[in-house]
Amino acid sequence: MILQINFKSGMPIYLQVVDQIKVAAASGALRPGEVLPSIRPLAEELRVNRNTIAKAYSELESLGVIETLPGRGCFLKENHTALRKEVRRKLLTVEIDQAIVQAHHLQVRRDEFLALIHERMDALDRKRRTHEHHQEDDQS
Amino acid sequence: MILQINFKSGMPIYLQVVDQIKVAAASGALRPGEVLPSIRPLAEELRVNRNTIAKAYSELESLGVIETLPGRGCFLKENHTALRKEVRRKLLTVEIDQAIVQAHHLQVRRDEFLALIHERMDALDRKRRTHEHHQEDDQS
Amino acid sequence: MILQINFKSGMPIYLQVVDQIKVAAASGALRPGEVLPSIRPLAEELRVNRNTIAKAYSELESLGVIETLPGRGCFLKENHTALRKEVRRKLLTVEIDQAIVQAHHLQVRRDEFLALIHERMDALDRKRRTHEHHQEDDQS
Amino acid sequence: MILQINFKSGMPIYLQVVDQIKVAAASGALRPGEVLPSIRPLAEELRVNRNTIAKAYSELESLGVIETLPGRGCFLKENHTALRKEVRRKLLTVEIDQAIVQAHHLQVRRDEFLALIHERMDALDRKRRTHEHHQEDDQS
DNA sequence: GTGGTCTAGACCACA
DNA sequence: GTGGTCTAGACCACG
Repeated sequence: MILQINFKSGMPIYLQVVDQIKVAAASGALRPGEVLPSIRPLAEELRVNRNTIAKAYSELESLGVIETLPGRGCFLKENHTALRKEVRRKLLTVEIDQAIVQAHHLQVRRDEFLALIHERMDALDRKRRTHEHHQEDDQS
Repeated sequence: MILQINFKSGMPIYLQVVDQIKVAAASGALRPGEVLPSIRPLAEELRVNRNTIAKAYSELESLGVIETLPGRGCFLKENHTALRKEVRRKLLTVEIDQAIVQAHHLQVRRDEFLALIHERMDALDRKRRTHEHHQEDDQS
Repeated sequence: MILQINFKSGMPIYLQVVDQIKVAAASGALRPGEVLPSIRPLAEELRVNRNTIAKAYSELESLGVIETLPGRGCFLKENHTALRKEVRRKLLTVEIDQAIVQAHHLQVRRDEFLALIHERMDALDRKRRTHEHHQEDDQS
Repeated sequence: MILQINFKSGMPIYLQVVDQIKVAAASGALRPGEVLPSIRPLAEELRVNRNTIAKAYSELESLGVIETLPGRGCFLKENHTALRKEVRRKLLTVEIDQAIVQAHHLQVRRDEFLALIHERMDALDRKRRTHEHHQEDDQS
């Protein structure tokens, strides 16, 4: 589970968390029954107040996306149908368009833009691998 | 120029306006020097308070995208200043990271993601060329 | 008639005009039946839009302080009783206290503060004499 | 510290708060480092919206009079920076001119005006000495 | 509990 | 008609 918070977007942080978990759940990146990161470590990782994560999880629970078992953690509920491919492309297109517009706006040329994308994909891949590695450590 | 507000997204309305006007400027739908819709009529059209639009325009002005002449209206600037290169990369990185994380959550594979990016860049380019073509028509 | 507008006070300009004319009328500095400066020259002198002065005069008329005879000008109405001396001191004290507090805030010492007061009294005296002189010119 | 708002004066409420806190600071009623009343209780006491007080405090912070620590409160600064001498004279001149014009409108003669100024300065000095005395009592 | 932000309505200054 | 400001209510992030 990798979450990305944009502190300057003006969008409430707890909603950014909610949206990303909803998307991950709807597309199958998160599996039904899977456990979500617990509040305190997640808050620390994202450099955010614990209340904020708690609010996001509480929102997700009231939306029926997750289930909280007190003392055991939060788990993804079962009732999710994976989104169809076109829907997923549509959701992704929104984010891509924003990046392209921003690039044009900042007068970043096409080749430089694409290079930056590859650079970031590699960087985030490394981060994800480290992250999963730590999780394995925790489980062992 | 047509703006579309999503009242349920949780994203501040004024930021939705800012983003969409940036898109309009980047795509050529708005041309340098052109007058933007006046605050009051635009607010009515979008069913939003005047101040919300005023805040969006004020934000755009502080970003250097538009210029506002009190009593006359708001106008798209000719060429807003380029920031220092590192700052531009930093700002762009935020958007790119969001798109990559979204792709990961949607389980869109790397090659498909890159293909979608090229597709959207081409689409935006075509749109911009169309607008430039119209501009020539107007001048002739 | 000398009016003093503070553009940075945040107090509506038209209300500053109203208040000062009310005070001048109530204390007898303006005599019943006396003509007030007409809108256009006054607006020019104060570097203010004509609408703003018109609004002040209209407010004064609806308060019953002045009377507008279309085409002839605005005149002070008759029904004013001069304020008692203690009331006048009280009204003046408000302004004086503000100046003293500002002086303390700006760390201007007592002697310098008093010197500045004498300087400004002389300056405004000169201005008033010039002003009256012009009025005599106009009448002659 | 007791604040008094005049809702009918037309002067913005937040500026009335700003001025009165400046007075409290100048008169010693508020001491450097001391905490100001929190926004919400003060707003309730004055029967005013929270934002109005927040705006006053934000103005005071940008003037360098107070310091605000989010989540902790607002505090009177130790010694706010002195502006350049000409700027200070300019700011003070505005207040002095208002007092002089008011005196003129109220037909208060020059000698009486000056006497009133000395009277008010002495009054403020006495008040400040009283507060300093109380401060010593607190420390002892 | 603290301060900060977004949306909204009413009013102001100006062309 | 234009944009700008002040007040207010509801919500957010944080300690």
